[in-house]
Amino acid sequence: MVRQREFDKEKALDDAMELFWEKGYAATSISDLTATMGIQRPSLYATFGDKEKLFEAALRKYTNLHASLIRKKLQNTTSVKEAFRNLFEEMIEEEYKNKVSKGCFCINTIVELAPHDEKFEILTREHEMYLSVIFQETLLKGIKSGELESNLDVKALAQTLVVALIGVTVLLKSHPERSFVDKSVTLILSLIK
Amino acid sequence: MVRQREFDKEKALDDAMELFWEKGYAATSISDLTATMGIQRPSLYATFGDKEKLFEAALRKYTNLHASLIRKKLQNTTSVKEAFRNLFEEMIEEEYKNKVSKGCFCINTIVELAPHDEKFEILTREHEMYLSVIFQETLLKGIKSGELESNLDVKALAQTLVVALIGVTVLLKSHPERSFVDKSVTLILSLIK
DNA sequence: ATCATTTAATACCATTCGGTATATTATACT
DNA sequence: AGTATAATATACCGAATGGTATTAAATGAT
Repeated sequence: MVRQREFDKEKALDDAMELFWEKGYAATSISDLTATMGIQRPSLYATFGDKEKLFEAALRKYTNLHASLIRKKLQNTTSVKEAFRNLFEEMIEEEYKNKVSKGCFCINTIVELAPHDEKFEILTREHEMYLSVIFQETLLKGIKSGELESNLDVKALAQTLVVALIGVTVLLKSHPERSFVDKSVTLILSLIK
Repeated sequence: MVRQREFDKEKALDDAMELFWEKGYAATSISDLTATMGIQRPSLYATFGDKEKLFEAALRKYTNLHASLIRKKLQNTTSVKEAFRNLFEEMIEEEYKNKVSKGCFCINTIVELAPHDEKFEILTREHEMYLSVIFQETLLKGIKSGELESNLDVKALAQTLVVALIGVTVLLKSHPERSFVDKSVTLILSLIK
């Protein structure tokens, strides 16, 4: 090996992630990518393969970051109910703050690519399943601590929270009245007893 | 007027709707459209304007059909609870039946276009709001008939059902285990008391 | 200092993109 | 029957697409 790479591979991948996240797969061109990543076109192909490979790498990076972020937010407090409430509220707050709402990269990919590419169907499904496992663990902790009722159907509730999270994330992209989503989140969270 | 159009405009629009619904806006090319619609390229532009206009017309047609379909399904029974259960279950059944799951054209558009085009943000938002109104009316009927508790927060519940419908529709595109979505739908529907 | 090697940069490739100009064909009205 | 009109069909447009071949530049090892 002789000449060393001038750009930071992880930083470039981060930039690609942000762009795919915002614009989706089809609407993002290689020129868009190289401009955002600050690298030359042949460097992109040499480093990441092709457009689809780069997208997959970006999505994998996202799901890892996203899962650990969710996990962290759910650990960060003593009350499980409050933890879930904070999780939803922070997401809502975040989405109303930014001018263009990117939503969730994984959800965007479910909608755009999962039905047409089994690779992404599997990748995105496994992420959602993983989220429901994190939710289950959190709920179990709440039962053990005595905060939640012991006869709670933890699995069903965790899966419902995933469905609700997806629903809210998508709906937020159409910028509904704040009260709309607030009310439904409150009602959903009332299932955590 | 002299020579008459050889193709059926509504039929062509239907075909365009199906294609945009399945593939999204960016991934659908004019050539795809003319092939599916069975018309020539200049006929498409003469009749529908351009790609975006055609997409908008297709989406408007979809939202109208979708709203009346939902309305019809919710009217079709005596029990409101059962009506909602049927609504969700039929959608799930439908999605597992087809090889490629198209989901909901409106939801697909929220994810792909709403954040980047205010026209579609408004159009899709209004459709979701309209669905929640249909849900509200249905719930109110249930209260009047004595089936549902009179102290039910109809608005919040209707909005929650919209969120859940969106969540389930999106999640189905990743083909999760059937029990996953069944369980969460059951739990969501338990909110209708 | 030279040389092999890997990077970066420019330029280019065929193909496809959305959108039209042009020419041809078919019909309702005079 | 002839003509005006509008729909068809073919061919084409410049621009942008994803992807590379080629050249120039930079660095570690000898």
